[in-house]
Amino acid sequence: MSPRAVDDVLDQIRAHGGRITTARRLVVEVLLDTDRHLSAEEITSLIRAEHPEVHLTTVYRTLESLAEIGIVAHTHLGHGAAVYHLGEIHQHLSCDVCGALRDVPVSVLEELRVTLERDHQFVLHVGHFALLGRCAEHAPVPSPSDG
Amino acid sequence: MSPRAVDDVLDQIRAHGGRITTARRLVVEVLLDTDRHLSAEEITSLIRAEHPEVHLTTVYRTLESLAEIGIVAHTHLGHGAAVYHLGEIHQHLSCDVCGALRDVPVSVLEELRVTLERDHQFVLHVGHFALLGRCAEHAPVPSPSDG
DNA sequence: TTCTCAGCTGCAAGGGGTTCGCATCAGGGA
DNA sequence: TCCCTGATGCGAACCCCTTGCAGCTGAGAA
Repeated sequence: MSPRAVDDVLDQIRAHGGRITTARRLVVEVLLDTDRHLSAEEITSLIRAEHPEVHLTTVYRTLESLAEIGIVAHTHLGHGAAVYHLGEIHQHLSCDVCGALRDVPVSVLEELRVTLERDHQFVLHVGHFALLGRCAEHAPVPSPSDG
Repeated sequence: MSPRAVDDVLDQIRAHGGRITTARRLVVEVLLDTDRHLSAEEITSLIRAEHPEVHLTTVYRTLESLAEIGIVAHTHLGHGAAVYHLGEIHQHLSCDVCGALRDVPVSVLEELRVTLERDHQFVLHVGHFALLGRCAEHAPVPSPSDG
């Protein structure tokens, strides 16, 4: 990741009255350095390779702080640990066979969002949950009559 | 619930080679007797009021058996325990303020399902996850300019 | 009706994910 | 540099769920 991006995030923490600590810097660096979605445990493991003193609890608390100021978001898959990511909110597709996680733009939910709000007075939190199903590789084979 | 409905479910268990036990009958009765969605813990509590010998483990195993033969389904809310319910698959809306769970027909997801399958080769498992957001009571107040 | 045995149960323990309590440490403004 | 308060490390607890195992029991066979 670029040092610039790290500093941008750290500036935001500072602007919200938070302190810049080694652990926080490391969490931000790990999140900026990956294009995957990581669980708290994975983030901790990556940090511990170089800084074994950083504790899982601290990572959770850092992620919570970052979430409060809107820098990271987390997504609950159907099962197992939540995954955390930085940046643009997007929608997740989770395959319940292989566990693959795929991102799609939130625009795929736009019609649903409008429908739920109009017909059911329900304001959808786009991006906060995963859509469960089967990825292309593990999709049930469509019957020939499906055309 | 009607005794008839209970017997129908028990017949299905029997038809799949399962045995009818007190615990299983009780789980089915509780599920038929509520219009809510219950966690395994809640189901167990309700049963234990009359039958304190029934164990949470047994309820989990019974629910698993019922799920295998397609009689019950469970849904993962964003947080906390999964909830179980009988009957028609439907989609759940979960309010992350008050926790209220509301059912809507799966048809609300039809457009999304088609879009994901066509554009992203992803087969959505309708009804297996909750849509998270805010119910009418806890929705953010729309700005006056929204009309 | 009794026998038989596999399926089911109760109970205890374990495991993954997350939070809490608390003494200590350290960032950063005064 | 001092000091205060927020952040940390660590252990323990908590919640949700699963597993292992010995004993019980439903229900088909005899």
